[in-house]
Amino acid sequence: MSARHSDAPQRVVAAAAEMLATYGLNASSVREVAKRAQAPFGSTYHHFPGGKQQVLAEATTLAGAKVDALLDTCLQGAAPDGLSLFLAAWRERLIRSDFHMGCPVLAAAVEEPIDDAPDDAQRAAADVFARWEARLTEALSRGGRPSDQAKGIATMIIASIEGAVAMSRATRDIGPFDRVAAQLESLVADR
Amino acid sequence: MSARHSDAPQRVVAAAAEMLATYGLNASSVREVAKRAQAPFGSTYHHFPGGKQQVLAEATTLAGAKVDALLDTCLQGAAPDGLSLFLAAWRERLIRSDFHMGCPVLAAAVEEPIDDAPDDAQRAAADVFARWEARLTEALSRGGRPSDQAKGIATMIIASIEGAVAMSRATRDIGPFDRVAAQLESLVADR
DNA sequence: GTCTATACGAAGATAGAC
DNA sequence: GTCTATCTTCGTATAGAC
Repeated sequence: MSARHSDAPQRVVAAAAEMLATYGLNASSVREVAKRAQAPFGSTYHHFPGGKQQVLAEATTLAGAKVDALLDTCLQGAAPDGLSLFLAAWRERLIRSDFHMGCPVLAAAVEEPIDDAPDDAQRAAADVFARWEARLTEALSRGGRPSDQAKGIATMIIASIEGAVAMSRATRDIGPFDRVAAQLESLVADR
Repeated sequence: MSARHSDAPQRVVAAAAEMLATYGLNASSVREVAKRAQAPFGSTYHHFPGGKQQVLAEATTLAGAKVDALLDTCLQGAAPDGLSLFLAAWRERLIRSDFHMGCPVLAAAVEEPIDDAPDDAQRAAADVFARWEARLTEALSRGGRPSDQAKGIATMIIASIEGAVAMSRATRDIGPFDRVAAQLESLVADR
Protein backbone atom coordinates (compact mmCIF):
# COMPACT_ATOMS: atom_id res chain seq x y z
CA MET A 1 0.00 0.00 0.00
CA SER A 2 2.54 2.57 -1.06
CA ALA A 3 1.35 6.13 -1.46
CA ARG A 4 0.67 7.13 -5.01
CA HIS A 5 1.97 10.58 -4.43
CA SER A 6 4.78 11.79 -2.27
CA ASP A 7 3.94 12.21 1.39
CA ALA A 8 5.97 15.40 1.52
CA PRO A 9 2.88 17.54 2.15
CA GLN A 10 2.08 15.51 5.26
CA ARG A 11 5.63 15.90 6.53
CA VAL A 12 5.41 19.64 5.87
CA VAL A 13 2.24 19.99 7.92
CA ALA A 14 3.72 17.93 10.76
CA ALA A 15 6.91 19.99 10.76
CA ALA A 16 4.83 23.17 10.80
CA ALA A 17 2.96 21.96 13.88
CA GLU A 18 6.25 21.27 15.64
CA MET A 19 7.58 24.70 14.81
CA LEU A 20 4.35 26.34 15.97
CA ALA A 21 4.67 24.65 19.34
CA THR A 22 8.12 26.10 20.03
CA TYR A 23 8.63 29.21 17.94
CA GLY A 24 5.12 30.46 17.36
CA LEU A 25 3.27 31.38 14.22
CA ASN A 26 5.27 34.25 12.77
CA ALA A 27 8.62 32.56 13.26
CA SER A 28 7.48 29.42 11.44
CA SER A 29 8.62 30.37 7.96
CA VAL A 30 7.68 28.29 4.97
CA ARG A 31 11.39 27.92 4.18
CA GLU A 32 12.33 26.53 7.56
CA VAL A 33 9.28 24.30 7.74
CA ALA A 34 10.11 22.75 4.37
CA LYS A 35 13.72 22.32 5.40
CA ARG A 36 12.75 20.47 8.60
CA ALA A 37 10.31 18.30 6.66
CA GLN A 38 13.11 17.51 4.22
CA ALA A 39 10.85 18.73 1.48
CA PRO A 40 11.94 21.03 -1.33
CA PHE A 41 10.96 24.61 -0.68
CA GLY A 42 9.59 25.35 -4.13
CA SER A 43 7.09 22.49 -4.05
CA THR A 44 5.37 23.86 -1.01
CA TYR A 45 3.44 26.35 -3.06
CA HIS A 46 2.41 23.59 -5.42
CA HIS A 47 0.92 21.49 -2.62
CA PHE A 48 -0.32 24.48 -0.64
CA PRO A 49 -1.55 27.14 -3.05
CA GLY A 50 -2.70 29.17 -0.07
CA GLY A 51 0.93 29.62 1.00
CA LYS A 52 1.94 30.12 4.59
CA GLN A 53 -1.60 30.74 5.78
CA GLN A 54 -2.73 27.37 4.48
CA VAL A 55 0.26 25.44 5.81
CA LEU A 56 -0.14 26.82 9.32
CA ALA A 57 -3.91 26.51 9.38
CA GLU A 58 -3.61 22.86 8.39
CA ALA A 59 -0.90 22.37 11.00
CA THR A 60 -3.16 23.84 13.67
CA THR A 61 -6.03 21.61 12.63
CA LEU A 62 -3.78 18.53 12.57
CA ALA A 63 -2.29 19.27 15.97
CA GLY A 64 -5.77 19.85 17.36
CA ALA A 65 -7.01 16.55 15.96
CA LYS A 66 -4.09 14.69 17.50
CA VAL A 67 -4.83 16.11 20.95
CA ASP A 68 -8.51 15.39 20.41
CA ALA A 69 -7.67 11.75 19.67
CA LEU A 70 -5.54 11.60 22.81
CA LEU A 71 -8.41 13.08 24.81
CA ASP A 72 -10.73 10.48 23.33
CA THR A 73 -8.38 7.68 24.34
CA CYS A 74 -7.88 9.04 27.85
CA LEU A 75 -11.59 9.62 28.46
CA GLN A 76 -12.69 6.08 27.67
CA GLY A 77 -12.38 5.32 31.39
CA ALA A 78 -13.81 7.30 34.28
CA ALA A 79 -13.51 11.07 34.07
CA PRO A 80 -11.05 11.71 36.93
CA ASP A 81 -8.69 8.94 35.79
CA GLY A 82 -8.98 10.05 32.19
CA LEU A 83 -8.00 13.59 33.12
CA SER A 84 -4.97 12.28 35.00
CA LEU A 85 -3.80 10.39 31.92
CA PHE A 86 -4.19 13.48 29.81
CA LEU A 87 -2.32 15.65 32.30
CA ALA A 88 0.48 13.07 32.49
CA ALA A 89 0.87 13.22 28.72
CA TRP A 90 1.24 17.00 28.77
CA ARG A 91 3.65 16.82 31.68
CA GLU A 92 5.79 14.32 29.79
CA ARG A 93 5.84 16.56 26.72
CA LEU A 94 7.07 19.51 28.77
CA ILE A 95 9.80 17.54 30.48
CA ARG A 96 10.97 15.69 27.38
CA SER A 97 11.30 18.90 25.41
CA ASP A 98 13.12 20.56 28.29
CA PHE A 99 10.26 23.09 28.43
CA HIS A 100 10.70 24.16 24.83
CA MET A 101 7.49 22.78 23.32
CA GLY A 102 4.13 24.28 24.13
CA CYS A 103 0.75 23.99 22.48
CA PRO A 104 0.71 24.75 18.73
CA VAL A 105 -2.96 25.66 18.89
CA LEU A 106 -2.34 28.34 21.49
CA ALA A 107 0.40 29.78 19.28
CA ALA A 108 -2.07 30.12 16.42
CA ALA A 109 -4.61 31.70 18.78
CA VAL A 110 -2.48 34.54 20.12
CA GLU A 111 -0.71 35.89 17.03
CA GLU A 112 -2.83 37.94 14.68
CA PRO A 113 -1.64 39.06 11.25
CA ILE A 114 -0.42 42.66 11.31
CA ASP A 115 -2.33 43.60 8.21
CA ASP A 116 -5.93 42.51 7.70
CA ALA A 117 -5.01 39.10 6.34
CA PRO A 118 -7.54 36.24 6.51
CA ASP A 119 -6.10 34.74 9.69
CA ASP A 120 -6.95 31.15 8.80
CA ALA A 121 -4.78 29.67 11.55
CA GLN A 122 -6.62 31.57 14.25
CA ARG A 123 -9.96 30.38 12.90
CA ALA A 124 -8.60 26.84 12.90
CA ALA A 125 -7.58 27.32 16.54
CA ALA A 126 -11.11 28.47 17.39
CA ASP A 127 -12.56 25.31 15.85
CA VAL A 128 -10.09 23.15 17.73
CA PHE A 129 -10.91 24.77 21.07
CA ALA A 130 -14.62 24.24 20.44
CA ARG A 131 -14.02 20.61 19.57
CA TRP A 132 -12.01 19.97 22.74
CA GLU A 133 -14.66 21.69 24.84
CA ALA A 134 -17.38 19.53 23.30
CA ARG A 135 -15.46 16.32 23.93
CA LEU A 136 -14.72 17.17 27.56
CA THR A 137 -18.26 18.37 28.19
CA GLU A 138 -19.61 15.09 26.88
CA ALA A 139 -17.24 13.04 29.01
CA LEU A 140 -18.12 15.01 32.14
CA SER A 141 -21.82 14.59 31.41
CA ARG A 142 -21.33 10.86 30.97
CA GLY A 143 -19.59 10.93 34.34
CA GLY A 144 -22.71 12.30 35.96
CA ARG A 145 -22.24 16.07 35.84
CA PRO A 146 -25.26 18.22 35.04
CA SER A 147 -24.60 19.52 31.55
CA ASP A 148 -24.56 23.21 32.54
CA GLN A 149 -21.80 22.52 35.06
CA ALA A 150 -20.02 20.24 32.61
CA LYS A 151 -19.37 22.92 30.00
CA GLY A 152 -17.92 25.35 32.52
CA ILE A 153 -15.59 22.72 33.89
CA ALA A 154 -14.57 21.65 30.39
CA THR A 155 -13.61 25.22 29.48
CA MET A 156 -11.74 25.56 32.76
CA ILE A 157 -9.73 22.41 32.06
CA ILE A 158 -8.61 23.58 28.63
CA ALA A 159 -7.89 27.17 29.65
CA SER A 160 -5.91 26.27 32.74
CA ILE A 161 -3.82 23.62 31.02
CA GLU A 162 -2.97 26.05 28.20
CA GLY A 163 -1.97 28.68 30.72
CA ALA A 164 -0.05 26.24 32.89
CA VAL A 165 1.97 24.92 29.95
CA ALA A 166 2.91 28.47 29.00
CA MET A 167 3.88 29.34 32.58
CA SER A 168 6.02 26.24 32.98
CA ARG A 169 7.72 26.92 29.66
CA ALA A 170 8.58 30.48 30.59
CA THR A 171 9.83 29.63 34.06
CA ARG A 172 11.49 26.38 32.94
CA ASP A 173 9.88 24.85 36.01
CA ILE A 174 7.28 22.09 36.17
CA GLY A 175 5.89 23.60 39.37
CA PRO A 176 3.18 25.75 37.79
CA PHE A 177 1.93 22.84 35.70
CA ASP A 178 1.86 20.48 38.67
CA ARG A 179 -0.03 22.96 40.83
CA VAL A 180 -2.67 23.46 38.15
CA ALA A 181 -2.90 19.70 37.59
CA ALA A 182 -3.59 19.20 41.29
CA GLN A 183 -6.27 21.89 41.26
CA LEU A 184 -7.93 20.30 38.24
CA GLU A 185 -7.96 16.83 39.73
CA SER A 186 -9.54 18.21 42.85
CA LEU A 187 -12.08 20.14 40.77
CA VAL A 188 -13.11 17.10 38.78
CA ALA A 189 -13.11 14.68 41.73
CA ASP A 190 -15.26 17.11 43.71
CA ARG A 191 -19.01 16.77 43.61
CA MET B 1 8.63 69.67 35.87
CA SER B 2 9.38 68.99 32.22
CA ALA B 3 11.48 65.97 31.37
CA ARG B 4 15.09 66.76 30.68
CA HIS B 5 15.26 64.16 28.00
CA SER B 6 12.66 63.09 25.50
CA ASP B 7 10.15 60.57 26.75
CA ALA B 8 10.31 58.76 23.43
CA PRO B 9 11.86 55.63 25.00
CA GLN B 10 8.86 55.32 27.31
CA ARG B 11 6.46 55.66 24.42
CA VAL B 12 8.43 53.03 22.52
CA VAL B 13 8.16 50.53 25.36
CA ALA B 14 4.44 51.21 25.75
CA ALA B 15 3.85 50.77 22.02
CA ALA B 16 5.82 47.52 22.10
CA ALA B 17 3.61 46.19 24.88
CA GLU B 18 0.52 47.02 22.85
CA MET B 19 1.88 45.27 19.79
CA LEU B 20 2.86 42.23 21.86
CA ALA B 21 -0.71 41.89 23.10
CA THR B 22 -2.19 41.67 19.64
CA TYR B 23 0.45 40.54 17.17
CA GLY B 24 2.87 38.58 19.30
CA LEU B 25 6.60 38.85 19.76
CA ASN B 26 8.00 38.11 16.33
CA ALA B 27 5.57 40.38 14.52
CA SER B 28 6.44 43.32 16.76
CA SER B 29 9.20 44.82 14.64
CA VAL B 30 11.34 47.63 15.95
CA ARG B 31 10.35 49.69 12.93
CA GLU B 32 6.62 49.36 13.48
CA VAL B 33 6.94 49.87 17.23
CA ALA B 34 8.85 53.12 16.71
CA LYS B 35 6.31 54.25 14.14
CA ARG B 36 3.39 53.67 16.51
CA ALA B 37 5.25 55.45 19.30
CA GLN B 38 5.82 58.37 16.91
CA ALA B 39 9.49 58.00 17.65
CA PRO B 40 12.20 58.06 14.98
CA PHE B 41 13.39 54.59 14.07
CA GLY B 42 17.09 55.34 14.14
CA SER B 43 17.06 56.57 17.73
CA THR B 44 15.72 53.29 19.00
CA TYR B 45 19.16 51.70 18.95
CA HIS B 46 20.56 54.68 20.77
CA HIS B 47 18.08 54.33 23.63
CA PHE B 48 18.00 50.54 23.49
CA PRO B 49 21.49 49.26 22.66
CA GLY B 50 20.20 45.72 23.13
CA GLY B 51 17.95 46.18 20.10
CA LYS B 52 14.70 44.31 19.67
CA GLN B 53 15.43 41.92 22.54
CA GLN B 54 15.77 44.77 24.97
CA VAL B 55 12.71 46.68 23.76
CA LEU B 56 10.45 43.65 24.03
CA ALA B 57 11.88 42.48 27.34
CA GLU B 58 11.27 45.92 28.81
CA ALA B 59 7.78 45.94 27.29
CA THR B 60 7.04 42.61 28.93
CA THR B 61 8.29 43.83 32.29
CA LEU B 62 6.30 47.06 32.00
CA ALA B 63 3.10 45.26 31.03
CA GLY B 64 3.61 42.83 33.89
CA ALA B 65 4.10 45.66 36.36
CA LYS B 66 0.92 47.36 35.20
CA VAL B 67 -1.12 44.22 35.74
CA ASP B 68 0.60 43.71 39.08
CA ALA B 69 -0.45 47.21 40.11
CA LEU B 70 -4.03 46.46 39.03
CA LEU B 71 -3.94 43.25 41.04
CA ASP B 72 -2.68 45.18 44.02
CA THR B 73 -5.51 47.67 43.73
CA CYS B 74 -8.16 44.98 43.29
CA LEU B 75 -6.89 42.87 46.17
CA GLN B 76 -7.06 45.61 48.78
CA GLY B 77 -10.53 44.38 49.64
CA ALA B 78 -11.64 40.82 50.35
CA ALA B 79 -10.22 38.09 48.12
CA PRO B 80 -13.39 37.05 46.28
CA ASP B 81 -14.44 40.62 45.55
CA GLY B 82 -10.92 41.54 44.51
CA LEU B 83 -10.83 38.68 42.04
CA SER B 84 -14.15 39.81 40.57
CA LEU B 85 -12.76 43.28 39.99
CA PHE B 86 -9.71 41.87 38.28
CA LEU B 87 -11.82 39.57 36.08
CA ALA B 88 -14.07 42.47 35.15
CA ALA B 89 -11.05 44.48 34.01
CA TRP B 90 -9.88 41.66 31.74
CA ARG B 91 -13.39 41.15 30.40
CA GLU B 92 -13.61 44.84 29.56
CA ARG B 93 -10.27 44.72 27.75
CA LEU B 94 -11.41 41.82 25.57
CA ILE B 95 -14.70 43.44 24.67
CA ARG B 96 -13.27 46.90 24.07
CA SER B 97 -10.62 45.58 21.74
CA ASP B 98 -13.18 43.44 19.91
CA PHE B 99 -11.17 40.39 21.01
CA HIS B 100 -7.97 41.60 19.39
CA MET B 101 -5.89 42.28 22.49
CA GLY B 102 -4.58 39.48 24.65
CA CYS B 103 -1.89 39.33 27.31
CA PRO B 104 1.51 40.68 26.22
CA VAL B 105 3.25 38.56 28.83
CA LEU B 106 1.78 35.36 27.43
CA ALA B 107 3.00 36.39 23.99
CA ALA B 108 6.54 36.71 25.29
CA ALA B 109 6.23 33.35 27.03
CA VAL B 110 5.24 31.23 24.05
CA GLU B 111 7.56 32.44 21.29
CA GLU B 112 11.14 31.31 21.54
CA PRO B 113 13.90 32.65 19.28
CA ILE B 114 14.63 30.30 16.42
CA ASP B 115 18.38 30.49 16.92
CA ASP B 116 19.91 30.26 20.38
CA ALA B 117 19.44 33.93 21.12
CA PRO B 118 19.31 35.14 24.73
CA ASP B 119 15.51 35.16 24.94
CA ASP B 120 15.30 38.09 27.35
CA ALA B 121 11.57 38.60 26.84
CA GLN B 122 10.78 35.07 27.91
CA ARG B 123 12.88 35.48 31.04
CA ALA B 124 11.03 38.71 31.76
CA ALA B 125 7.74 36.81 31.35
CA ALA B 126 8.92 34.20 33.86
CA ASP B 127 9.68 36.91 36.41
CA VAL B 128 6.29 38.51 35.84
CA PHE B 129 4.46 35.23 36.33
CA ALA B 130 6.34 34.62 39.57
CA ARG B 131 5.49 38.11 40.78
CA TRP B 132 1.79 37.68 40.06
CA GLU B 133 1.77 34.30 41.77
CA ALA B 134 3.40 35.78 44.85
CA ARG B 135 0.92 38.67 45.01
CA LEU B 136 -2.10 36.37 44.69
CA THR B 137 -0.70 33.84 47.13
CA GLU B 138 -0.22 36.54 49.70
CA ALA B 139 -3.74 37.88 49.21
CA LEU B 140 -5.26 34.42 49.53
CA SER B 141 -3.24 33.78 52.68
CA ARG B 142 -4.43 37.05 54.11
CA GLY B 143 -7.94 35.87 53.28
CA GLY B 144 -7.47 32.85 55.48
CA ARG B 145 -6.23 30.16 53.12
CA PRO B 146 -3.51 27.82 54.37
CA SER B 147 -0.40 28.86 52.45
CA ASP B 148 0.06 25.51 50.69
CA GLN B 149 -3.44 25.76 49.24
CA ALA B 150 -2.98 29.43 48.48
CA LYS B 151 -0.11 28.96 46.06
CA GLY B 152 -1.94 26.30 44.06
CA ILE B 153 -5.02 28.47 43.77
CA ALA B 154 -2.91 31.48 42.80
CA THR B 155 -1.26 29.55 39.96
CA MET B 156 -4.66 28.25 38.88
CA ILE B 157 -6.05 31.78 38.69
CA ILE B 158 -3.24 33.05 36.50
CA ALA B 159 -3.10 30.02 34.22
CA SER B 160 -6.83 29.81 33.63
CA ILE B 161 -7.24 33.53 32.95
CA GLU B 162 -4.37 33.41 30.44
CA GLY B 163 -5.94 30.42 28.72
CA ALA B 164 -9.43 31.88 28.81
CA VAL B 165 -8.31 35.17 27.25
CA ALA B 166 -6.62 33.24 24.44
CA MET B 167 -9.70 31.07 23.88
CA SER B 168 -12.05 34.04 23.79
CA ARG B 169 -9.76 35.86 21.37
CA ALA B 170 -9.60 32.93 18.98
CA THR B 171 -13.32 32.24 19.06
CA ARG B 172 -14.27 35.93 19.16
CA ASP B 173 -16.69 34.93 21.89
CA ILE B 174 -16.74 36.04 25.51
CA GLY B 175 -18.27 32.70 26.50
CA PRO B 176 -15.03 30.89 27.34
CA PHE B 177 -13.83 33.78 29.48
CA ASP B 178 -17.14 34.04 31.34
CA ARG B 179 -17.24 30.30 32.04
CA VAL B 180 -13.72 30.37 33.46
CA ALA B 181 -14.51 33.46 35.50
CA ALA B 182 -17.50 31.70 37.05
CA GLN B 183 -15.36 28.66 37.86
CA LEU B 184 -12.73 30.86 39.48
CA GLU B 185 -15.20 32.76 41.61
CA SER B 186 -16.63 29.48 42.82
CA LEU B 187 -13.12 28.16 43.51
CA VAL B 188 -12.14 31.18 45.57
CA ALA B 189 -15.48 31.51 47.39
CA ASP B 190 -15.34 27.81 48.29
CA ARG B 191 -13.83 26.79 51.62
C1' DG C 1 4.38 17.50 -11.62
C1' DT C 2 8.82 18.76 -9.38
C1' DC C 3 12.03 21.87 -7.99
C1' DT C 4 15.84 25.67 -8.91
C1' DA C 5 16.59 30.31 -9.33
C1' DT C 6 15.03 34.66 -8.63
C1' DA C 7 12.07 38.86 -7.73
C1' DC C 8 10.70 41.90 -4.35
C1' DG C 9 9.88 43.67 0.12
C1' DA C 10 10.78 44.07 4.99
C1' DA C 11 13.39 42.76 8.79
C1' DG C 12 17.51 43.85 12.33
C1' DA C 13 21.20 46.54 12.85
C1' DT C 14 24.77 50.29 11.97
C1' DA C 15 27.55 54.26 9.89
C1' DG C 16 27.98 58.62 9.86
C1' DA C 17 25.80 63.31 8.66
C1' DC C 18 23.96 67.00 11.40
C1' DG D 1 22.64 63.32 21.16
C1' DT D 2 19.54 62.83 17.24
C1' DC D 3 18.08 60.79 13.18
C1' DT D 4 18.72 59.65 7.90
C1' DA D 5 20.48 56.55 4.74
C1' DT D 6 22.22 52.21 3.99
C1' DC D 7 24.09 47.30 4.56
C1' DT D 8 22.88 42.64 4.90
C1' DT D 9 19.87 38.94 5.66
C1' DC D 10 15.74 36.62 5.38
C1' DG D 11 10.87 36.59 4.51
C1' DT D 12 6.81 35.30 0.94
C1' DA D 13 5.90 34.21 -3.36
C1' DT D 14 6.55 33.03 -8.32
C1' DA D 15 8.54 32.15 -13.09
C1' DG D 16 10.02 28.90 -15.72
C1' DA D 17 13.64 25.05 -16.51
C1' DC D 18 13.43 20.08 -16.30
